[in-house]
Amino acid sequence: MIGEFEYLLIAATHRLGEDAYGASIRREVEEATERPCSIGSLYTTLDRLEAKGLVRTWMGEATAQRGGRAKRMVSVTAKGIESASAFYRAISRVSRDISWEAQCP
Amino acid sequence: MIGEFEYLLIAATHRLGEDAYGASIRREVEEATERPCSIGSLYTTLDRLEAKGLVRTWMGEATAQRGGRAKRMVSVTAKGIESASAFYRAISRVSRDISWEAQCP
DNA sequence: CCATAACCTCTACAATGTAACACTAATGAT
DNA sequence: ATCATTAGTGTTACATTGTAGAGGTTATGG
Repeated sequence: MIGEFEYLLIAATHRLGEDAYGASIRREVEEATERPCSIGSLYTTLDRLEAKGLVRTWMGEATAQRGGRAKRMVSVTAKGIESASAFYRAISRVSRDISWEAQCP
Repeated sequence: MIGEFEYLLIAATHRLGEDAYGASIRREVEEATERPCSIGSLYTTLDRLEAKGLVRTWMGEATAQRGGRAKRMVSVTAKGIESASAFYRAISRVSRDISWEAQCP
């Protein structure tokens, strides 16, 4: 089973589509979690996901922006979709009928 | 941030309410994930959650069933609810607009 | 009084999560 | 030309979580 952070990366990549690369994924994750996501965490996890065949990465072209250097593009493989799907299903299932907010024990 | 398995335990406990104890939580998790959940994993994680103050556990009375020995009852603390809530929110947010099934790349 | 059922505990190891630090390449201003 | 700045990536080391396996304890029912 994939872990939480791995899921976050895969989902963010999937959402970003053509525009998924290291830095953009990072921004997406930070937005979703509302917490900083360190650079190191991101690339290490990306490497692991690639090693497991859940994502595919390749170096893109440099853009013509100030500092616009080559990006490491990412896309989710079919196997990655399957894993993410299983993760999400498990979370959803165990969370059915639960509303986390507004509990007063 | 709590991990995936930790979330599963907290959510299952919350769902089970008064009937949450080691073995019942285990069954709930297995149902949600459709995968076996080893006994060891469960109690180790329960211990860690308790150490972090996310759940509270105590030994209950033995029931009058064959082999019905004392159960380790569990309940989620306010802090646990908060953590689980944050986890769920992050997952939901990064998953918005994604439908994992039926992708044909 | 013993086999069996329903639980819990402990130990050890593998996999994930995370931070700190170092690095490369292009632009734009001086 | 050269140098600060911007946009990106990579590496190493360690902390935290995830997971299995084997072993214990207490009760019932025969």
